[in-house]
Amino acid sequence: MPELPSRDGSPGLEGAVVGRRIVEVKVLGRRTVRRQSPAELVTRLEGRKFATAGRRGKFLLLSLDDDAVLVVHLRMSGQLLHLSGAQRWPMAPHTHVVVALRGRDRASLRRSADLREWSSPPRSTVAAYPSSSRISGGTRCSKGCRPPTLAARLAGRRAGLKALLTDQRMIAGIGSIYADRSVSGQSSVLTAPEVVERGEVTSLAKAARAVLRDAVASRGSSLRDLRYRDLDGEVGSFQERHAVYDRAGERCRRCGDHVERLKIGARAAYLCPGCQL
DNA sequence: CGCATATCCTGACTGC
DNA sequence: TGCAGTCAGGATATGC
Repeated sequence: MPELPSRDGSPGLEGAVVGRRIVEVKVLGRRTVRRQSPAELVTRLEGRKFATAGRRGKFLLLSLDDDAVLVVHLRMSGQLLHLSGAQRWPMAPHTHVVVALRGRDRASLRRSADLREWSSPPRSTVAAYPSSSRISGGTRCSKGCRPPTLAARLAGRRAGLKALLTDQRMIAGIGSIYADRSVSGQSSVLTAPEVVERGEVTSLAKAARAVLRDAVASRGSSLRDLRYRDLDGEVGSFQERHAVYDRAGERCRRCGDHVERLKIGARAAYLCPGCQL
């Protein structure tokens, strides 16, 4: 299921929207636009061109050709759909925002189903914008993946590693699945940082970096649209390499012990008693 | 402040 | 087969 906007730098999204002009924006959902009124969003977007496509943590950032940036967060079930002008576009259920683009040759449409957050703050405020959402990371995992930074951020905290790692202030982009994947060795998702040894923080940071890199790389499929990857996703070798995640009762791929499932907050967590102590 | 819990929404899945 | 119920996923408001 979803965790990270697909493709670092979002070439799929980039190819679909960068350089294209927005001719019309319709807001259909009532709770989709945040931090501003739907009318303001529409006014900011219509007539503008998309200049760049990027990402910051789990936020998609589409800069416009003026001083604004379109910020999109898909939360858990959000999805972006792209349909070219040649395609018919039956309105999918729960379509919240529709953005019509002017194409090179003819009109094409970008449709968004089930978006959970759209806003368009001025570009000058973007660095500050994610702070309201408590994002500290950059494009991929930025400073949070540096062991000293991670160690500093974990210092003094008493909650378990999973609860902490999924806080975007630790390492932007880490979600439930990637948190589980990042933890191994002497620690588990339940371990409090105070008992985590220094060397383990280093491997934690390295693991998180690797998880994000692999996750982003392994979704390079033929999809033109932008969507979160599916945990049971068809192609990706990624989920096949989970050692413990979503493998309750099965054998850990690292040590062969039986994987246990537990709940941390409202989320499932998996741990292997053999190699995660 | 830190931590836990409830809540939002939808598609997938489970059980009757 | 259809329908109701449950759950996962990310962020955040609320309560302690």
